[in-house]
Amino acid sequence: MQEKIERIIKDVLKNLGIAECDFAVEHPEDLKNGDYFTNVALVAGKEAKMKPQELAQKIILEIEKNLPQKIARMELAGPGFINFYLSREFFSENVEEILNDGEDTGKNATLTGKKIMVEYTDPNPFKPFHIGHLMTNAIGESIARVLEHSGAQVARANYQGDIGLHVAKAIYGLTKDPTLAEKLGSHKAEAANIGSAYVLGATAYEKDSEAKKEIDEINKKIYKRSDEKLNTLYDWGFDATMKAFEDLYEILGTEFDYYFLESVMAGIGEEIVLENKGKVFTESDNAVVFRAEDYDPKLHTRVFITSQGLPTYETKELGLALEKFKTEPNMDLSITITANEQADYMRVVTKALSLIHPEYENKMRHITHGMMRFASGKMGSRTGNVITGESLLRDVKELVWQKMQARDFTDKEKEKIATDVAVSALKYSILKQSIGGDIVYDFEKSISFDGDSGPYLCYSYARANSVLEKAKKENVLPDPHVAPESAWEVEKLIYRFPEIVLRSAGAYEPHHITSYLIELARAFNSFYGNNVIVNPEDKSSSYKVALTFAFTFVMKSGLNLLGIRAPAKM
RNA sequence: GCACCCGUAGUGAAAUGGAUAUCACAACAGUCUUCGGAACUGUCGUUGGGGGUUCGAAUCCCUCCGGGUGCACCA
Repeated sequence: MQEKIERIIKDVLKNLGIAECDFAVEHPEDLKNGDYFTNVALVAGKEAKMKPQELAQKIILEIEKNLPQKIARMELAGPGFINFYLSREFFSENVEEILNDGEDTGKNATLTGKKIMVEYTDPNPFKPFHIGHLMTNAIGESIARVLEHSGAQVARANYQGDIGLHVAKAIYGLTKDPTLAEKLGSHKAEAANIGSAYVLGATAYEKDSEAKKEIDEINKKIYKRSDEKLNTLYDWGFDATMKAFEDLYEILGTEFDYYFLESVMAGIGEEIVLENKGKVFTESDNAVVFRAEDYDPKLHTRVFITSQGLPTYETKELGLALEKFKTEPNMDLSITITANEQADYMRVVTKALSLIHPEYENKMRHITHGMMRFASGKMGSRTGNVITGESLLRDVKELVWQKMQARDFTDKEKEKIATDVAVSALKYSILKQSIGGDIVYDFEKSISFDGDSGPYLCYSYARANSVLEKAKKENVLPDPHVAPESAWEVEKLIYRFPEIVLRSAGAYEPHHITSYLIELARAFNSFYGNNVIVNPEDKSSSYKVALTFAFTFVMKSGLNLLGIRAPAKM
C-alpha cells in the first residue's frame, strides 16, 4: 500500500511538471492523523518555489481525479502534510488475506535464498547458566526466527568454553567436596552441584594461594588429559552440564544445529595464526600479537598466542569464525550475539580475519546487547552472585501456577501452560527494549502479569480463542464481507504486521515486534470490551468473528517470532 | 588518558530527520461487564546543559556534564 501511494504521488508530480525528489510515505504516530502521511509537499515545495500548503492542496486535487478505491479520503494538515485515510474495502480485504495466510501471516521474501548462521547463548560447561545467558538466548532465538520469517535459511550455533581455568575451578571444587560429585541420576541436580563446586573453586582461587596453585595444576592436567581420575570427573561433569543446558533449551524453544567447542577451535585458530606470523601477526615479548592499530587507529594490539605458547580467546574466536564458514559453505552472513563487553576485541579479531580472508570481511556481523544487572551491581558467575536461568524460571512458573488455581486444568496441562507463560514473561521483559541498552533486573517487574508483559499478550490470545470457541458453538461463521461502515482500531493496526517484521529483520531488533504486539493486544482488548463479538442476531457479527480470527493469527505468529509459545487456554 | 555504548514523566521503555514526543507500570478517579477482571474507560506527568545544521531535531554535527564497558599474555 505504501508503495502504491508512492507511485501515485510520483505520477502526480510528473503531471504537475515537478522534478523527482526524495519524499517519505509513513504512518503517523497518531491514528487520528490518518493511516499514512507524506511530506512530499514540504520537500518538493522548495524546489518548485511554492508554499508547501498550496502545493499539497494541488497534489490532493490531482490525486482525487483518479482516486483508488482503497483510499477513502485525504486531508491537508499542519505545515503541508498530506494524510491518507484508507477505506473500508482496504481493511476488509486485509482481514480476508490474513485468514488465507493463517499462521504464515507476516512472511516476506527479502532474504530468500540467503544462508545465515546465528551464534548465541554460549554457556560454559561446568558453570551455571545464568540470566545473562537467558538474555543472549532470547535475543538470538528471536533474531533467528525473524530472519527465517523473511525467507532466510538459518543455522543456529552455540559455542562452548569446554576447557580453561573455569573448568579447573569446578573440578577443584568437586575434589574438595566429593558430595557434590555424587551420581544423582538427574543431570539437572548434578549440574546444580557442579555449579556450587565452581563457586567453591572460584572463591578459593581468589582467596587462597595454595588453592590457586592446585587449580593451575589441575588446569594443566585437564589440558593434557594426563590424570585418569580428573578425566573421569571431567567427562561426567561435561555431560551433566551440557544435558542440563539441553533441558533448558527445550523449554526456551531453541534447537541448535551446531555446537562448537573451544578446545577444537583453539587448534584451528593456532594453525592460522602461525601460518600468518610475519604477515598479519608479529612477535613481541615472546608472544604472538596482532597490531590492529596499524590498520585502524580505533583498534588496539591484542595477544593471540601467549609467551607460554598458549592460544588466547582471540585465537579461538578466529578459529571459530573460519570453522563456521567451512561448516556452512557459501554462507552469506555469520552473526554472533554476545554482551557488549566483547565488542572491542571482536573488532580486532574481525580485522585480523579480514586481512587473511578478505572475502569474509562483509559477511560477519557482531551484535551486542546490554548487560543484565542488579540494582546492587554487576552480576558475575565468578563470585556466585548469580540468578540461574533455571531458578528464575521456576519462581516465575510458581506465580503463574498460583494465578491458574481457579481454572479447570489437570496438573499436566497446568505444568505445560505455566511453563509457556513463564517463558513469555521472561522473554518479553528482555525483548521489549532495544538490545543495546542494559537491563536492570527487577524481579517484581519481570514477573508482573499486567499491562506491559508477555502474559498480557498470552492472555489476549487465549481470550480471543475462547471467543472463537463460542462463535463455533453458536454457529456464527467468519465472513470478511459483512463489515460495518467504520473500521476499528484493531483493523488499523493489524495490516501493519508484515512491515513490522520487515523492519525487525532489517535492524536485527526484536523490540519492534514487542511494541507492536502490545499495541495490537491493547486495541483488541478494547474492541473486545466495547463490542459483543458473537451475537447471531447481529449482521456484522460474522465480520467481528473474522477479525478475531485474524487477530489470533497475527498474535500467534508475532509471539512465535519472539520465541514464545502461546497457549490456546490459560 | 583513549575508544565504544548510553542519558526521554516518580519508574521501565518507544519514536526509519516530521505534526500536539508514544506505551506501560506506579498514583488517582471510574466501569461490578451476558464472549475469560491477567480486563476496560479516564486523569496526572518527560527529551541532561549549551551551541550548530535544517522548512522541521529526542534523532545529525560540536562541546560540556553524568553512567556503563573495554584497552598485552583471563574468557
